[in-house]
Amino acid sequence: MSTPDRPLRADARRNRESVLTAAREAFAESGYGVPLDAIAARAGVGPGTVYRHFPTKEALFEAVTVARVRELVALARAGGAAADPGAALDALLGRIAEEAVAKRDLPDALGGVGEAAVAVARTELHGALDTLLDRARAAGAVREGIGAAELMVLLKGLLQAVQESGDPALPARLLAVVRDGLRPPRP
Amino acid sequence: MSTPDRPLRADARRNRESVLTAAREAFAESGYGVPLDAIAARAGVGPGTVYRHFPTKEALFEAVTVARVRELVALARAGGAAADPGAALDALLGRIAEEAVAKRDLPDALGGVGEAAVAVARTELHGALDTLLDRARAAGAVREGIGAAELMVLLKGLLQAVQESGDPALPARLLAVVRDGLRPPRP
DNA sequence: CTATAATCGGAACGGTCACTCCGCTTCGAC
DNA sequence: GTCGAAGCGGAGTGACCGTTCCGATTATAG
Repeated sequence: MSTPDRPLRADARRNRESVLTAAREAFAESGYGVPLDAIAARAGVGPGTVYRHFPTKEALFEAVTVARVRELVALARAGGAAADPGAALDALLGRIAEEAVAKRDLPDALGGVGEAAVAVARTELHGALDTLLDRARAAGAVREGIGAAELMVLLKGLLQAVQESGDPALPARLLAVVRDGLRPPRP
Repeated sequence: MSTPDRPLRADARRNRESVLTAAREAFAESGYGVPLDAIAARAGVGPGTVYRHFPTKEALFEAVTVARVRELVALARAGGAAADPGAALDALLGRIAEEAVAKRDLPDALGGVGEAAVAVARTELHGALDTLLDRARAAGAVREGIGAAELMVLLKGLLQAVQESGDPALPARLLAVVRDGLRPPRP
C-alpha cells in the first residue's frame, strides 16, 4: 500500500520532470482542455511515456494543480490567523487576481476537474476560507450568508469569464467589485 | 440575395418548428454542449433534417438564442429610460437571476458561442446596458469604471458558476453581492 | 560486456461529435 | 391520379482525443 517501489531509473525520473514541467506550462496556458498529446510533444516524449507516469490525464492535472491550490490554502490559513482578517481577505483576492491574469488552470482547479487529490486540497481550501470568512465577518468586513462555498463558486465563474475576455486589467477591477459586494450591506 | 425562396412545404415547416422547440429545450437544459443528434432525436427527425434547415449547429443555437438576448435588450432599454435607473438595474439583474436558475444557455449566449446573429444582439445589449449604466452612475447607484463590457463578463461568470452548483437559491445571494459591489465604494 | 528488466515512442483503438450523402418517401401543382 | 421536385432519415465520413499495446531501446546490476 505504501511505496516499496525501487527508485526510478535515471532517464525515467528525468522524463517525469519534463512531463510535469510541460504540463504545468500547457495547463497554465490553455486550461485543462489541452490535448494530452500536446503536453507529451512539449515534453519531448511520446504519449505512452506520459501514461507510464500518470494513469490518467486527470491525474496529471491533479499532480500539477494540487500544489497551486495548496498555496492558496496556505495564504487563506495565514489570513485566518492574521490580526486583520478583512485585510487578509483583500490580500487573498488580490493574489487570485494576479494568478488569473497569467494562469488558465485555476478555474478547473477550483471546481469540476479532479476527483481524488484535488478534491482533498479543495476541501482544505474550503475549511481555511471558512475560518477566514468567519473571522472577517466577526470583524464586520464581510456580510452574512457568504461562506467558502459561495466564494469559491463566485471566484471560479469570475476567473473563467475574465480569462476569456483577455483584458489583463479586468480581473482586478471585477474582484474589487466582488470584494466590496462581500461587505455587509449598507443600512 | 434576399428571399426569393418559394414557401416551405407544409411538412418541412412543421419539422422546422419541432427542431427549434427541441433545440430551445435542449440548449436550456444542457447549454451549447448538447450533441446535435440529441436535438434531432428529441425533435423526432434525423440529423440530416436539422442540417436542411440550419447550416450549422452554431446557426441553430443562434436562431434559438437571439430571441432570448433581445428580451434582455428590451429590458435594458426600458431601464435606460426609466425614472430610477438604479432600480431598473436591480430589476434587470433580478430577471437574469431567475433565468439563471432554469436555463443553461445564457452564459454561452452572453459570450463566446455565436458569430453573426448573436454578435449583433450582443452589441445591442452592450449599447443598452451602457446607457442604463451611465444613467445609474449619474444617479449615484453605480461606481466608476464599470461599463457594459465589465457587467457582461461579470454576469457570464456568475451564471456559469451558479449553474454548476445546482443550488437554486445561490443566484439571488450572489447577485446581491455583485449588485452591492457595483455601487460606488464607501468613502 | 552481457543479460535483463525497465522504459520508451508512437501507431493504433475506440468513442464522441459535427457534418455529408444519397436512396427513398411524401407533398402538392396540374 | 400522376409526376417532378422538395424533403427526409440515418448510415457514413473525417477529425479529435484519451488511452492502450507492443516491438525497439536503454539503463544498470553483476
